[in-house]
Amino acid sequence: MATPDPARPGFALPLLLLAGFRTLIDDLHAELAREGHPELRPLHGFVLQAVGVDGTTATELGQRLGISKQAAGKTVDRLVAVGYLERVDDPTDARRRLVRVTARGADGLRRSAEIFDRLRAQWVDTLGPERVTAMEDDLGTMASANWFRLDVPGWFGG
Amino acid sequence: MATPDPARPGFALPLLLLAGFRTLIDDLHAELAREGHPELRPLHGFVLQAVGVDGTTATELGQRLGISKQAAGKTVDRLVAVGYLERVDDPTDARRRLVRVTARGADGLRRSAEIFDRLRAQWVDTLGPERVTAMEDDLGTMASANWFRLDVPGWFGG
DNA sequence: ACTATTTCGTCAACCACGTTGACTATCTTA
DNA sequence: TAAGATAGTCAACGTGGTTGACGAAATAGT
Repeated sequence: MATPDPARPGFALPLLLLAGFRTLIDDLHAELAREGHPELRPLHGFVLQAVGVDGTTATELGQRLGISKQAAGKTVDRLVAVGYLERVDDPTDARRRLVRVTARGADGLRRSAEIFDRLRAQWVDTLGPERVTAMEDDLGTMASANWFRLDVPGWFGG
Repeated sequence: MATPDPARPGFALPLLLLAGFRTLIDDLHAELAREGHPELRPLHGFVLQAVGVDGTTATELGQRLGISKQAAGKTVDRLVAVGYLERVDDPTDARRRLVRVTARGADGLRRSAEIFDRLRAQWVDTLGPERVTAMEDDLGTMASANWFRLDVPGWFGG
C-alpha cells in the first residue's frame, strides 16, 4: 500500500483521494486553530454549512447530512456547547427548536472559506490552473451521485 | 455547499476529493458484499493491508496506522472476531502475539485489489487514461506528506 | 369539536473507533 | 542480578453513529 504495486494500479486511487482530502482538511484546521478556532473539528464545518444562514431543525439537518435526527441532535448539542450553534424556540410550532449559526459560528465558516480558497490557490501554484480545474471537473463527473451524502463517519464504522 | 459558490472555489475541492473517495469505497464494499465479504468495513481493508503477508504485532500495527497500540489491539479483536485475522504466540518472545491474515482475510484482500482495478478501469473508460493518470500524479504531488497517515477516524473526531 | 395520525425532539441502550493512564509479564541491558 | 524497556491488556472516557420508545404538539378527518 505504501508503495503501490504497479500491477495493481487501482489501489492507489482511493488512497490518493483520501490523502488529498486529508491534506486539505488538516491544513484547514491547523490554520483555523491559529486564527482562534481550535475547537472546530473537521465534521463541524460540514454541519455549520448544512445549517446555513436561515437555520434549520435537528430533523432537517439530519436529512441534509444523511444521518438520523438523533445523531444530528447530538452533534448540534456539541456545537452549541462550544458556541458555534444556538437553539431557539420556533414561535409558530412549539415542537420545533430552530438551530442557528451564532456569530462565532459564522466567523468560523467565513474563515474556513477563505482558508480553502488560499489552499486551492496553493494547488494552482504547484499544479497549474488547468490541472486543478481538470481534477475538479473529472471528480465532479465521477462523484456526482455522492454530492450530498455527508454522513462521513458513517462509511467508516457504525 | 451543495452548489458551490463560484466566488469561493476552494470549498469544492475537498468535497470533490471526499466524494471521489466515497464513491470508490462504497462501490468496493457493495461489490465485496456481493462476493461473500459483507462484514468487511472500509477500515478493515487498510488494516489487513497494514498487517501484510508477514504478519505483525498490535504495537507495530498501531505505528503503521498512526494510532495507539490499544486502538490497534481493539481493531485486531474485531477482525479476529469476523475471521479475517488470527493471533498466534511468538515462539521467540512470550510477550508478543503475532497478528496474521487468515485465508479468508487474504481472499478479501485479493478481491479488494481486483475490484479496485475494475473501478479504476471504469474511471479510465469515462475520463480517458491521461486524465486519470494526471489526477494520480497531481494528487501524489500534493499529498505525498500524508501518504502513510491512515488514522482515518482520527481526523474526524476523537 | 374531537379523535386519529403524523411529526419533532429527546432519552436510553448500544456499536465502532479513537484517546490516555495504569498495570503485568517478559525480554534486554548494565 | 537488578534495573529498565517493551508487549499486551484493562479501564475510563470522548466522539460520532444506530435503533427503539416515548411525550408533546401540530395536522387531518369525520
